[in-house]
Order: sequence, then C-alpha cells, then structure tokens
Amino acid sequence: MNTIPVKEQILDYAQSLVQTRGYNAMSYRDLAEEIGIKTSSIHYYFPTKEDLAVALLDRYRGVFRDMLADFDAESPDPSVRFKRFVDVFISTVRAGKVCMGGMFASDLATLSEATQAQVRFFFSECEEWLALLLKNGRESGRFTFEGSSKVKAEAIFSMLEGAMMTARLFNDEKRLLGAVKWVHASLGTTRI
Amino acid sequence: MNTIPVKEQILDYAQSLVQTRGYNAMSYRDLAEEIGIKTSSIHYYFPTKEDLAVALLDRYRGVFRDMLADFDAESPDPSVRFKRFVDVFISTVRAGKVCMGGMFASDLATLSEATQAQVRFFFSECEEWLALLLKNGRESGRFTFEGSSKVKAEAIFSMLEGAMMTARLFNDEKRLLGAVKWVHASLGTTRI
DNA sequence: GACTATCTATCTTCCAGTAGGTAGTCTAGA
DNA sequence: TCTAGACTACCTACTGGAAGATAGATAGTC
Repeated sequence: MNTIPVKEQILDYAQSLVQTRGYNAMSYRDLAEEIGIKTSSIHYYFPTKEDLAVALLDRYRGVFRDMLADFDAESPDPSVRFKRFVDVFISTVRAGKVCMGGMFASDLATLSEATQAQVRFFFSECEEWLALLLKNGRESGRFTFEGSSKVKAEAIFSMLEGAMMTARLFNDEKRLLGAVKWVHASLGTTRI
Repeated sequence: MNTIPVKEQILDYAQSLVQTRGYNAMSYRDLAEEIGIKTSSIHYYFPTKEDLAVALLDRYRGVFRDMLADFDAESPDPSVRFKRFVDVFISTVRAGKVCMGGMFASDLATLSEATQAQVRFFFSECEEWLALLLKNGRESGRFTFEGSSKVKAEAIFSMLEGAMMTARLFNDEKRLLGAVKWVHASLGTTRI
C-alpha cells in the first residue's frame, strides 16, 4: 500500500512524465493508470491540465530554491557550490530525464501566458543564484572570468539545459561532462 | 493560387509547427486546415505521422548540409564560417522558432527508434562540421582553444540549442548573442 | 450536516488512420 | 488518332480510441 498522499503521487508521476515525454505527451489517463485511480480523481485535485502544470512548476521552483539554499549553507566556496549544482543535472541525465523547466520551455507555445510566466520565473531564479555565485567567486578571486556575471550565468544555464538534451539524445553523459569542463575552464578554475 | 506542390506545403507547414509547438502538438488537422486540403490527402503523401517526421528530418538535414557546404565555399576563414552558422540560429529565434532538431530531441521519448536515429544523425552532422571548422581554425592559428575539437564542437552546439530555447522563452535574442560572445571569447577570437 | 476523497457514467472534441470513390493525366497499342 | 488502362492527386465518409472535462453519486470522516 502506498502511504504517499494521492495529490503528491499525481505530482510525482506527472513530473516524471514531463521530464521524459514532455507536457503534451502526458495525459490524465497515464497518471490515473499508474497511480491506480480514475482520471476524475485527478480533476478533483487539478481541475484543468493547466492547474496541474502550474502546480508542477510551483513545486519544482520550491524544491530548487531549497536545494540552492542548502548548497549555500553547505559551503562558502563558489566552486563547490557550482559542483553541487552541476551534479543535479548529471544525476537527472543518468535517470534518463531532463530538466522539467527545459521541457516546459520546449512546449512553450502550447502553454497559457500564466504558465509561460512560471517557466520564465524558474529560469530567472536559477540564473539569479548562478549570477550571484559567479559574482562572489570573482570577487573572492576564485573565478577569473570577464564581463557581466548575469550574462555569463544565463549562458551557463542555457548550456547546461542544452547539454542535458543532447546527453539524453545520445545516451552519453560525457556530453554533459564535456560542457561542464568547458565552463570550468572559462571560469579560470580547473578544480572540479 | 498556391503553385508550391502540396507535398512541399505539407512539409513546410509541418516544420514550422514542429519548430514552434513541437512534434506532439502538431496534428494532421492543423496541416490540412492551413493548406486547404483534407487530412486524408496528407495520409496519401505520408501514410503515418512517423513517415512525416522522418521526411521532415531528412529534408532538414539536407538543407543544413547544403547550407554548410555553401558557407565553406563562401569563405575559407573559420571565423566567417562560424558567424554564418550562428546567424542561422539568430534568425530562427527572430522568427519565434527554435531548431527543429532541438524540438525533436525534446520529444525524443515519444519517437520510434528509427526517428530517434534521424535526430541523432542531424546533430552528428552539424557537430562534425563544427569540429572540422574548429580544427582547421586552430591549425591555421585563427583559434587558440585547448582540448579536443570534437568535444568543443559538441559543447558549442549544445549551448546554441539551449540558448535558442531560453532566448525564445524570454523573447530576447540578446540571450543567444551573449552565449555566442562567450563562445568567441573561449575560441580566442574577438572578431565577430 | 458539512466536508473530503473518491467513484461511475457520460460528453464532446480531437486524433491518426482506412476504405473506397473520382476527376484528370499519361502512356501504349490498334 | 482514338481508346483502354494505369497512375496521380485528391476527395467523402467513416472508425476506434484517446483526450480533457463534467455531473452527480457515495462512503467515510469531522
């Protein structure tokens, strides 16, 4: 017997499906069959599919926010923090998945304006954290890159998202690792 | 009256839909309505949706191959060739689209093994061209990066794919431009 | 008696796909 | 030159199933 609340089970499996098949290829029927309930029960928790999408993104952002705060608490070294961040992407690819934010970004044109805003919010939060990390790292002499830390953070995040996609495409995590190595080199730090 | 052959019109609009909405959000009905024919006529040319996907990827690869050959013929300077390549991505984002290869890569898990192979083939061809460009550029002293040109090419292509996604997400082509600037810097060339 | 968490049953729309028909074009032979 | 048959490029009409969504019932809990 599964003791996890049904609402959470729905979110868990829905997220897993979005991360593997994408938002449009995820259906209430898929979820209902996996969890062992009826589709109408899912509509009870999430009246429309858009409600589910928003809840999914909301929770995902929260999880990331907590995780990033943990990384900050764990070590003051920007290099270590960045490694923790990258490790999340690596383990996602190892699980045969990609970032849920990236998947929603792909399906962008099929989402409502409100949902699109949530996707942008997720990206912004991650990039903001990364930008601060880069800024602190440069100020403390740990990194030696040039130019705006914000632009650099955006580029790094884009690269990680893209590298996840291709790493999954070729079922080869080395593609993600190669990209990460390049990032490290361009930050002026070789230690990973 | 439209003089473009129907088969081509189908491919054209299908590609446009995949590049904006994604493969799973593109239907025979969408195509039929836009072109002004019946869905059964599309089945005449492409019996199954997978046939359409394969034809789409096949044509896309051909277009890219010809285009890259044109770039090579146009200039021997790797820096100029690379600029032409990047311009393709920029104009795609300006059109509110992303790379069709990237879209299919997102929808990977919903594709047949044969179609997945076609997607990988597209990525491989682009990366191969890029890797050769980098190798030649370094040998001629135009670029000064370190490490494998193949790995670097893979990373650059991943970054461009990811940056396209986020540039469209934020409707801000500067995000793609910022990423490109970083690539140039890491290649040891400032001239764009 | 209200609320929660489900269910059954049903609806409409959309989807890819199929069977079979038709009008027009091309081709080969008398 | 006429014509029979093949072929092309569509069409109408339909199917079975999947989609998201809704109404209303029910059993248990507060």
